[in-house]
Amino acid sequence: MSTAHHRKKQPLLVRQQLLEVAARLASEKGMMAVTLDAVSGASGISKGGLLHHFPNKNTLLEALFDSLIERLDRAIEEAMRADPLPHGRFTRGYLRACLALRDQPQETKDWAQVTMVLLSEPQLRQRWRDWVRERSEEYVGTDSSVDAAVVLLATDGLWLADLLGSHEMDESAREKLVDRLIELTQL
Amino acid sequence: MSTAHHRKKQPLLVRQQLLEVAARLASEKGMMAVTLDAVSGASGISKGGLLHHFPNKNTLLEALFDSLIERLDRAIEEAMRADPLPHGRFTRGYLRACLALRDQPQETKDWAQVTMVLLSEPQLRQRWRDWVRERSEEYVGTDSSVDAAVVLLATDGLWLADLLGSHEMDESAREKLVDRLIELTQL
DNA sequence: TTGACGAAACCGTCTAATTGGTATGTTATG
DNA sequence: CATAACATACCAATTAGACGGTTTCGTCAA
Repeated sequence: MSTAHHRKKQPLLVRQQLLEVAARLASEKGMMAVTLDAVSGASGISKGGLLHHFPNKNTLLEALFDSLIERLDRAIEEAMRADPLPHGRFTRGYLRACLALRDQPQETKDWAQVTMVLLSEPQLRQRWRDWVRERSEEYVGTDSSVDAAVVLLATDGLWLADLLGSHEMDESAREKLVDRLIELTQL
Repeated sequence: MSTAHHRKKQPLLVRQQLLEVAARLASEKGMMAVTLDAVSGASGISKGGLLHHFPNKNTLLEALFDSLIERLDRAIEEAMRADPLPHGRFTRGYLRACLALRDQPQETKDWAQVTMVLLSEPQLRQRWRDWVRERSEEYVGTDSSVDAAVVLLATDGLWLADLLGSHEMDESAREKLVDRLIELTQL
């Protein structure tokens, strides 16, 4: 009937699009606004199509979270490759990956916002716990000093502050802060 | 008809109870589970009664957030009163207030969880931004060093980690971490 | 090269339950 | 008795998701 049916089939693209729309919704309007109807409507994909890719809402949210963690992993890996010093490398990678967010296009920022939104759903927290534990075990040799822990936590705080728009500070203050954090990873 | 009607009228108590139930729901099941029906059902107060105290859902959420900030303020104030050193006093108060959460009864932890859940709702973020700005202006004289900023951010990170149950560490590691954070506020 | 065919990708509709909210009570309290 | 503090009964809208249909795609035989 409609032309929608005749659209070329591109499962991966559609899936990706659905996740992005869900991310934007969560980011802009909060968790309560992420409904199947809203995602379907805003993406132009029918509800049936949406439920074909994600058999239920929970699966959609989990996929969203996984996709998010993938992005984070890639960003960290990239930052770590450019870092010659082994000691504290992961901590700096984590810090720089989070810092880089500020200069990213809105679309990427949406994904960051989503982290926080998703963490507020108890069912998704375990995934985050797992991720943290895996990393902390992997980099126990290079990133387990007290100061590294301080920096990791401060990075989370900074990430939170960026997302919420709290802790406004001018560029020079921010630079000083970041320099200090980097310095702490090298002690 | 039912005895509920004959219950003694205690507006303040009922209001408090409604907020607590909402907090527990948000904490345990996430934002999406906080519905008027759920709050009403779990509290034993009718929906009409609930909507008498909070004319709409948004008002309920805002009241929840405000109540939360009050608690935080009181905890910080208390910690600050026990701190003789002016320099970095607010930062330490903030840190200690957040640390104290771990040893609180579940009910209080629920309230902490709620912070995160509520922050994920865009409409409530402004309130948090205001709070942060007010504090940072109030304590600009004693708590604006770079290291204080690091500690404030790390405290947020630690708070987040406690809430999410990530970053598991043994007691000695935690002690070392806290000692280091306190030390940083004194530099 | 073709074409048949099963599976995957999507669409549109329907529904039972739940949602936030209103309207109208009833009871207690000052 | 006036008003605040509740309760009960509703309502329109939205919700998650089940279902059956239609179209495209990969593949493999001929």
